[in-house]
Amino acid sequence: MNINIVFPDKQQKAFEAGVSVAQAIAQWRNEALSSAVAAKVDSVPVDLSFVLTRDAALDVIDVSSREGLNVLRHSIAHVMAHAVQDVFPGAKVTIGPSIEDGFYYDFDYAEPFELDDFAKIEKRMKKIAAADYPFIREVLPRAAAVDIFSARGEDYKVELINDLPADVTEVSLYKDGDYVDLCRGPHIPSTAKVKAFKLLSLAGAYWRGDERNKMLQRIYGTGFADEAALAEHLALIEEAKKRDHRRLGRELDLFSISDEAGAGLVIFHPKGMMLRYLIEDWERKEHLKRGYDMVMGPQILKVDLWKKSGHFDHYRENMYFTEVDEQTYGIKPMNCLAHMLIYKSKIRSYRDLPLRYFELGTVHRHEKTGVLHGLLRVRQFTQDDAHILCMPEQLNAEIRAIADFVNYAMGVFGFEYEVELSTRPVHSIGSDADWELATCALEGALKDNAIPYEVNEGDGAFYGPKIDFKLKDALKRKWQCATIQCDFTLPERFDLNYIGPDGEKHRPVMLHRVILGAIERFMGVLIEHYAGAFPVWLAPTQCILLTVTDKHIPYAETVYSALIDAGIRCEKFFDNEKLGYKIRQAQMQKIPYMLVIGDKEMEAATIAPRARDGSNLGALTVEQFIALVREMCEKKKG
RNA sequence: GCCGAUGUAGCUCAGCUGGUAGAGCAACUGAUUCGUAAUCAGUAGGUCCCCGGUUCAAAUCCGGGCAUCGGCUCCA
Repeated sequence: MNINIVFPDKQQKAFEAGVSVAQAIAQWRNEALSSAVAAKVDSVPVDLSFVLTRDAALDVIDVSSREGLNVLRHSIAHVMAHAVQDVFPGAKVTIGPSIEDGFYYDFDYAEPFELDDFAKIEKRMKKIAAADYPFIREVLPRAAAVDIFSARGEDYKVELINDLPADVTEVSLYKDGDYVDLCRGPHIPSTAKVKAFKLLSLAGAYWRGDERNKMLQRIYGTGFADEAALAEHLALIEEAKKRDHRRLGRELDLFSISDEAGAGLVIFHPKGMMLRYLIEDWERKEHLKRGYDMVMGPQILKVDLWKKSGHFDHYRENMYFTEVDEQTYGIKPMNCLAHMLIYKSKIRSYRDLPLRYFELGTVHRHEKTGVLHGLLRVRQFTQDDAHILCMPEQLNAEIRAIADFVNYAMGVFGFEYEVELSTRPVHSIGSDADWELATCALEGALKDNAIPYEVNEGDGAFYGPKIDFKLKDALKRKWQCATIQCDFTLPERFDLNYIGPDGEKHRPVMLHRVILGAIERFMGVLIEHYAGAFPVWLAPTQCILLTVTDKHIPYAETVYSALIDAGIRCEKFFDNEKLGYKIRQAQMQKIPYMLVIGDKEMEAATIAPRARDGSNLGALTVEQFIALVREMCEKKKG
């Protein structure tokens, strides 16, 4: 019997039923087979060994595609697990997927693995690759699969199979050599395609991601189609480390975190504080343009208020408390309470709404020691926080305005971001109806504005669902910055109301929102984003005066005064060193403009600016330079 | 909080199996007065994270803490 196969270029070919995908591809385009790792039959991913028995559309999954790379990495993860079991008999396998930059596999083994073991495992992996074991897929009834894994002592695989939904009657296994794994597939045709890989790090990870479960040992690795791509990736990791904000924070003297002061507490040095001031100053103005009122609440509030808000019941673990005159006060972990009190301080009319209270509010949260991370995860931080109190019918427009604000702000800094909608968590307050309303309001606004998003089930705040905006750091870790949270509960708990057009009391709705999120975190991501080379408007030092010799100092001093007078952030570097040395120092400090002053400049009453990118701007008068800097700041360029 | 690793001069790192510490850069001093990414010479700098233990003797071995790093869980 003949079957018709349609190839990606719409070409149709007839084959005898029973032909494998690999054979079909070979007859279509022989060269396509060498870089193919798997295929899709009528959009369903399959192995190259899959047998075609009826008419179908065939797609090739090439290793050069994202999908193909994932298949390869997943197969490398199998090879690694195979090698680990060879090197460490008795190690139990659990799960091992491909991830964005590679793969990992989690093992349960009595002894801790060490970094030194990587060489042994890699060596073994190379042997497995050289053996050219085909990946063989087998489909069996789940009971038979349970028997196989039980016999091999693979308790975790047995658990995985037993937890499958009842309607799943068969499962697929993949074998390479004497290694067997439970796996959906597809896989590369044989271990010979495993050519370029490297094991990278070791970590603990809870079984099924639940901290109540046993901690397993995770090995992270990465893999590519060839050595060149691997080397490129490893070089990229090195580059990313160079722009790590913790390293740049020290090198550029922006901030420090001191054991003596305490973990997770940031100490801003002059340059870091200047950067922070510039961001905050910009942000205040942007808020005033958008109808926000600046407010400020106290740092500590009586514990009864935290009980009223629900924080004491649901957030106590993260809060710090202190005693004042035998009364317990909670150090604020959020800024909303004072804002509620401001609202309540007088009778509100529907004509007053929406009210938008903005505060650069400093909060303290007790974060577990293991999570602290430079500026990105700290125990004291300042949020660019606002609470918007409005009528339910104003909700959509307000959410839309915030999303626009976020989009504008991210555009100013040149950030790409991802959006997530986080729904009701297990521990939460409020009625089902309110959660439903709030979630719909957020989702509706996202849909109305055609903002692409993913749903993050159960990840909302305890008082309401939220829209999260996530930025990536240099090492591609995602960090939540902006967030919009919809809250029907706190207005209820605080009995907030407004007088409607009908003369009756009504309940307002509250939006909690931040644009940059935590200033500290945002700065951390920002430092990495710019690799420390801040645009002129944000650069703590915008220019530095470099004298060629000592005799140019008096003239350079007059230039300095003129620049400082004009509000330009300028430094002097008049040391008795060669110009090349000073250029190098300024370059390493990533200062936007180096202003060279020698004989020529002194005579012509000019300066010779050299930009950070190495270009010379030619002789400029001080006035011309001031105008240039002002223009760059205005346009937020450079 | 959990798993693993690490903690030596301001920074980056040596210091083998126990015999009380070194390099480069930075800093400081002097000489040099120099034109677009490192001038030369000299000087100084350390409770070897902290506390306890073993030992004639601990940076080194053991125990406990703290902190950092990579993850997990959690989160702005």
